Amino acid sequence: MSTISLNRILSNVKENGHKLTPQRRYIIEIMMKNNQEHWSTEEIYAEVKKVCPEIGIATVYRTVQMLEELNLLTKHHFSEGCSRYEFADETKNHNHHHIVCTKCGKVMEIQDTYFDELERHIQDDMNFNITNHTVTFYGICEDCKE
Amino acid sequence: MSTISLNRILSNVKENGHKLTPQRRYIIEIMMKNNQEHWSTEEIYAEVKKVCPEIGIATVYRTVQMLEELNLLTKHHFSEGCSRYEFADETKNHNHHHIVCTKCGKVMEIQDTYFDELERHIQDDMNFNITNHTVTFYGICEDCKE
DNA sequence: ATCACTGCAAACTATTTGCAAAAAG
DNA sequence: CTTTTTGCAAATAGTTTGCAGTGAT
Repeated sequence: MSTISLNRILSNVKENGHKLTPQRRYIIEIMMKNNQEHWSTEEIYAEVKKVCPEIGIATVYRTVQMLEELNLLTKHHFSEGCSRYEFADETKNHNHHHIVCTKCGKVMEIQDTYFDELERHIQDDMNFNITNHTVTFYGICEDCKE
Repeated sequence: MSTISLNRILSNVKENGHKLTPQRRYIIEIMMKNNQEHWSTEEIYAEVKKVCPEIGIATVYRTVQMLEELNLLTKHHFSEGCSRYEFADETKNHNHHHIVCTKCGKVMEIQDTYFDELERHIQDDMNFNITNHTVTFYGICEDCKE
């Protein structure tokens, strides 16, 4: 699954006329390999630097931006400071729930289709004390359709 | 309703040991009076400046931060650039849906309790082309409870 | 009169951009 | 060989902070 997805990503990048540089490979591989789901740019940078010390953070920013434009990455704005990225997985996409700790900022993921009961389950099963939630839809509004 | 809430906010600020300065009054009044629901700091600043030209943007930042700590304002991270604030209304809170145009950044609000059907309704009734959605729960995680 | 609050400017953090050198195709 | 991409450093944008003066209670 991981390998299949990796190849899918890599060929998608090439097919869209982008070059496959070592830096881009490293970024994609590390983001997919590691079990941490939601990456900040700093985290990606630090991790890639271990294996490719010459990389600059601008490259990380440009790469995630490119991947987002190809709809391969999803950008999240959970809380303060920085955006976080995760690979868009079509199996779970568009039905995508997150729980965010307002104290430590940790982001956890839930994959469920129910919703009203969901909250109770999170409280009970995950021992997560929900204080608030937001549901946000992204899209193109009436005025912006040309 | 507007007046009741305004007084509620103002006394809440005082009761918590904070002083009611003209700047704070202006910020609260303007945010409540205007029909625009989701305010960026720049927008608040520009609006207050019309009636109180000497205000500094740091005061706006400090005020919304204070109001957020009192749980009077809710902070949102809809998309790029800046946070947006709206008054926490207990009647609609915790059941709070937003639609965000990814082209112009406009934020619109929906007040509904249904959810699965909701998306279809937004598409049809509001002529808003949904491309993605996120559901985010905020709270305190297991590790952070002391 | 006291202590919180303000405005200003400087500091800080996340992100973007210009550019010359490097490298992918 | 051409055109994209890179790393660096400088620029930008949003937000925070230090500080001396101001003002609410």
